Amino acid sequence: MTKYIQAVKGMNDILPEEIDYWHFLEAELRKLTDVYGYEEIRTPILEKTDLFQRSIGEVTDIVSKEMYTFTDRDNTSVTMRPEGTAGVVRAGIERGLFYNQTQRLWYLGPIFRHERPQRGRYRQFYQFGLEAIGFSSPEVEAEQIMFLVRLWKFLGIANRLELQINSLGTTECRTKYRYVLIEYLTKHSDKLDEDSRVRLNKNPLRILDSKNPAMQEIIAAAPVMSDYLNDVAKQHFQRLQELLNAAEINYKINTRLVRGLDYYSHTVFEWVTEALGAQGTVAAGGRYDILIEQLGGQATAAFGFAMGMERIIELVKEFSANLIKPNNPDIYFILVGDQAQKQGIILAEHIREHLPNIKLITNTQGGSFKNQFKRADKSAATIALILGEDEVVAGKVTIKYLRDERPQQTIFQTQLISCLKA
RNA sequence: GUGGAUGUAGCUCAGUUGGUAGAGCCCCGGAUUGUGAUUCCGGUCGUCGUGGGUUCAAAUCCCAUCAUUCACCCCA
Repeated sequence: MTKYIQAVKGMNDILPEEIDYWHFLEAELRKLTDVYGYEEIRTPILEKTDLFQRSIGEVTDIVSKEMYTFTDRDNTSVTMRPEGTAGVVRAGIERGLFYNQTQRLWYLGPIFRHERPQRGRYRQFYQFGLEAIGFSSPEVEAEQIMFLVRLWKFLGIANRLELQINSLGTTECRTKYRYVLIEYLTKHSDKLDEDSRVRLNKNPLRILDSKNPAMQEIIAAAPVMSDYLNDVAKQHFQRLQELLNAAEINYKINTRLVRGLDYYSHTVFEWVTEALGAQGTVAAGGRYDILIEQLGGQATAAFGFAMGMERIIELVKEFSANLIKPNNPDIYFILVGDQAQKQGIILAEHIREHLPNIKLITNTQGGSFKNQFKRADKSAATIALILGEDEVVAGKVTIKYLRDERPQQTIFQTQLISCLKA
């Protein structure tokens, strides 16, 4: 065997056996976005590196060590998108979509992060996301959460997921809280682990969701964000909770929920599951009112989330596989003999011409009757059409029903279309 | 990036204290000279992840490397 070339680490192939799950999920998403009045936007995978540095934040892990960044032939630094929002915002500003306008947008596509791969975590993975731009109210936040609740119900995985919400308040609240938190953590710096000490001055909020058991005590006793929210932030968060209550959506307030990206303020949320091991977060997002201005646009409120497609598909596979209808052919066309093969391929086109929705597979690789019947069975087709030497001579074709008890019949080829319609 | 586990046929795996590889599924042929999920018979398939070392002899022991996987980190 000659040496074959392996895939790049963390790059995953989606094979035909799996594709029905993707089609199923994508179809549901298209249906739902339509229902909610969100429109699709497709932006490039490659963007200037500056875009992500300015939006996601220089000190975040994503930017500092996980981006696929390289120098293009004209010496500009470019990066394969490590998340979806920055590109959408860039496009919106550049094309004037946000100028005194609101936009409800969705996107779906590959995202790249150079992490160590695990189940449900790849270096190229797919994210779906909603972005509501120009909307400042908690109502639009509730709307997107409701969108997801509806999706989970469609997918039959609602009972596997838990909604967690938190408020980071305004920039002003966060600055104040950050100061208090650093003060507290510095006082206990002897108890901090190595990671946390590094984060202390760069991104102290992230220390709060450390999983290190040794840290839990000090985290539990830490000051809480909610005590530092100003009235505006409190009211905003209160209103969201009222809406969720009215819609009878269960949620948990997780005061340690911060996000990995710098641009969030006010509401942040996450859907988590126990079913995927360490990759528990399945969809997450929040409000990013400062981002658009930060990227050179007019100050515009915005709220959005992203969802990991692979993780959702893992859940669907595990808990809702019965919802997936396999994409089986209707007819397998058995052709035995040289004349039959020649005639059959023309007859197949004739069928496709008159019955454009029928899924028909023609046997093009020869073989005995026995052999071809086996293939017909394996294809999961419901009908086998048979064209052998006898049929060719008589100008006929045989219809055999593979999945029910009807007897097979041999008819004239001219009757075939009307017979298949029935 | 850190730590653990695992790499044997297309797939799932077995391989005893080192003696140059096996099963099931799949695929192909036949029993049934034109009829498919059963049964029976036969057959194809491997540089045992890769490279090096120890040994008369390595799938088996040692080292390195690559890949997969689990956890940490991070995140969707």
